Amino acid sequence: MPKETFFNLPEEKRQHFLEIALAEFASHDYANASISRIVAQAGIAKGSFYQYFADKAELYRYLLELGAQQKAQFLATPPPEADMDIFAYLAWLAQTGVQFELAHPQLSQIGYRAVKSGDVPSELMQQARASAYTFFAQLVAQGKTQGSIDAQIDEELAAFIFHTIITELGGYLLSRVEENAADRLADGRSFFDSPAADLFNQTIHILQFGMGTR
Amino acid sequence: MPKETFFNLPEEKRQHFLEIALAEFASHDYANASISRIVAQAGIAKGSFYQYFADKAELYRYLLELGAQQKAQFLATPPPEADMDIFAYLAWLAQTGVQFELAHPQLSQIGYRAVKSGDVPSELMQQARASAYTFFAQLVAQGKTQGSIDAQIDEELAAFIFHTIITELGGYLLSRVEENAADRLADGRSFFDSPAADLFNQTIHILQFGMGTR
DNA sequence: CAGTCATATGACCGACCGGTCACATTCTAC
DNA sequence: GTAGAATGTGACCGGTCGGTCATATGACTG
Repeated sequence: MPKETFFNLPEEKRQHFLEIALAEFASHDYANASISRIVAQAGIAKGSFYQYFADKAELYRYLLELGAQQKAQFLATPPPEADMDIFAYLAWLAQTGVQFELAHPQLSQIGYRAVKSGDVPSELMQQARASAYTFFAQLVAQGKTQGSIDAQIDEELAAFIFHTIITELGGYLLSRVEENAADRLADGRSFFDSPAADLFNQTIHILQFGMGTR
Repeated sequence: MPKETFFNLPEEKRQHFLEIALAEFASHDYANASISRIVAQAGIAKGSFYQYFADKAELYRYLLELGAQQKAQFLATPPPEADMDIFAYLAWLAQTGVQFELAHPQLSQIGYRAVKSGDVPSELMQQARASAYTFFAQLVAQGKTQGSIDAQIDEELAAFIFHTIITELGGYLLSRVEENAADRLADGRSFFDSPAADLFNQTIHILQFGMGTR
């Protein structure tokens, strides 16, 4: 947690600093993100930074936490229908996740990096990854009781597949559809009216029914 | 390519150096891998290193190239049956890939890091990634003509899914089965006599038939 | 032997890093 | 006003980095 001094800062200055710090950690991994660059760009003295944060790691943890909060909030706001089919829910989840990526590309970047690389093997990240797996495992268990997922499927394995595909799908789809970035940010929905929407549904369809001929 | 001086080195010394360099790049990402540490550990002077390689990037590229060669050779040696079913071939591919990971964990680590993180966005890596995608896309096309893959499936999307799952599956399975590392290295087959073998088949089965109830 | 050439060496360079600290400035309360 | 606390500042520290270079070593030539 940042020091009290940081929260005593004028809202505007604090936000400005956070934006710059976020950009730095989004465009460099932990080791290469530079406090010196951040303070230079934010127009504050290096000493001041250390009156806000104990060290580099604290700033990093704080940014991750902010990102997790924002994403959780994003995924919670329009709660999906209660007794949705599990694959429909999965589709909704993936779709909303991509919308979050579009709305907050930097937050997504830093989160992705944190989960992917063992750069910062803090207990925090292991915990985050584990909870993501648990979440998907519960989803699969629920799908089984619903009867929409084959009871013979290994739950953890299915959770791994869901997690992996959903995590990577957004980046892949974005790399495939060359839409104007400004357009995308202007309205998340436009992305799903594009050819990408079909690819989305196809991915879920594959997880549900496979690629094999039937 | 290393300088000629490097290849004039006694075989033993060159191998020793490569082992140490490999360990360094396997345990640190590109930015944090240290030439100073490598030369200290290898017992050579820093200046000597720069008589072998033009710079850090050249060593890195060389290690990647060596790794790619070894993996290609590994995957080529026991060529699978010619007219294998596409999913059977996929299973063989994933299995053999994991065996390679077990046999050369450091090479796998450095390759994985290179593909995953945008750390070194050299044209070399983009090319490697693209060719991997192309490979899987061709596999899917072949599966379609074979009749084992649904003709309506988007080929590139299927390639993405294959590539993603296969890339991540090894690490996941290894994290699930807590086998003695020495045992694993001693005999690659033992891994597939373990519970992991079932998870393997299940993964391929899911890609072929999906998780949904039928 | 001398001359030459490939190779080995490690002190050294400039750059950058995260983090500190003595001091300057500003704010608050009396 | 003025005392004192809170906050801001940037030169500075020790350390590490990738990379250089003058010099030493030793092997091969004639």
